Amino acid sequence: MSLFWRKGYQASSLSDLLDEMKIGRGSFYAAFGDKRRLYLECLNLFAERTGAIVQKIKDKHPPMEAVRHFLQHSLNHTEGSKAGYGCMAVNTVIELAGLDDELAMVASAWLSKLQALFEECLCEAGYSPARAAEYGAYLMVVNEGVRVASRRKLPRRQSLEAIDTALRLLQTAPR
Amino acid sequence: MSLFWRKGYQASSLSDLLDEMKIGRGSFYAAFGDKRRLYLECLNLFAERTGAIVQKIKDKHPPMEAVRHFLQHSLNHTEGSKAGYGCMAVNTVIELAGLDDELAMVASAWLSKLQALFEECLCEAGYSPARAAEYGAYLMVVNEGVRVASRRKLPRRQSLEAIDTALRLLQTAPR
DNA sequence: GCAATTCTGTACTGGTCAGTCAACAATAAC
DNA sequence: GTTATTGTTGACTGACCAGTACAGAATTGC
Repeated sequence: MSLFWRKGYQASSLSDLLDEMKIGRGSFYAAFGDKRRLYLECLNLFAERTGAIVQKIKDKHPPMEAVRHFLQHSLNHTEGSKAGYGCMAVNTVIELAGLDDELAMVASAWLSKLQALFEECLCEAGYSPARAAEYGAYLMVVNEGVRVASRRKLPRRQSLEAIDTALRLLQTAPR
Repeated sequence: MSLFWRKGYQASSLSDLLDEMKIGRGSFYAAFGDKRRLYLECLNLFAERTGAIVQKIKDKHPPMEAVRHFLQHSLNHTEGSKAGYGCMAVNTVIELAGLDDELAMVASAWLSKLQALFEECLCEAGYSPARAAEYGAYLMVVNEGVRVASRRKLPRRQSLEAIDTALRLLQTAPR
């Protein structure tokens, strides 16, 4: 999953995957079917794990602080972590839309689910359902933008500030 | 450029390019060097043309309306146009960061230039230089997000609404 | 109108790709 | 301890890739 996340689908050759996993070719095909099926599995694993992270954050913070923490998530550590990989779903949509629409749709569907989680946070923070829907879409665009920004080699300060701005502007809006 | 924009760098094979251009292999290499150099040229062409579009919009509209029109740009037409291709610079950053950092940097540099244009609009709209810088970064994140969203097969109404929301929130902010 | 040059198409190259297969090793069953 | 099952490996396949070489066509210069 790390390799696919970092290099994308096409650039991750089977040899790369085998090296990373330290298994032989036959084992790979016996265990995972083929490259595409493994990618699909990784995409679902990514969604599952990210969903778990969201839940964990929601349990520890009030709803709007949870949104902030999630947007900042994986921007904090500079070395060793997944920082700079962006979001695997965003990466998939960009790389594969028009090439493999099924995979792109799976990724897009997860983003929609994440948007619903944003909406949930907004509702819990006292926004009306209509407003929560509107601002949920807004937060999804911000999220997508932040994940793109995190693949550029910019000082992460800039992304953090943009998140601050986006949330500060939202705070002033009617609920 | 269209092909690269739509399918990305890796998925655009030389045969695809030759078919699109209706030239032979020899002519291609004589005229463009190689695939990578052509991509670089297309990236610069994209930046140049997009810059021209921004200028044209700025000449016709007051600064903040210009920003809105640019963000909506290429979301309007459903068929035949570049709608659904997203932004070639964003696509390049996502696809090639970590694989071809030079190309990714060129794309990222253009996004920074575009951010400066946003900043310019904000200054002209009466925002202080500090505020213009902050909101310029904000608008860039929104822009990146919108371009990602436009590669998903969502009703474009949703993207338009998110743009409206982002700009409405900005309007309430102190200048 | 002829010669030099530039342009164009295509057969070819070495390399890499995803995926298959059969021989072999490890484990499980009894 | 022997057999049956499962797991693993690495050589092999055909397809496609980007890039080259060269021959022939078109154009240019005079």
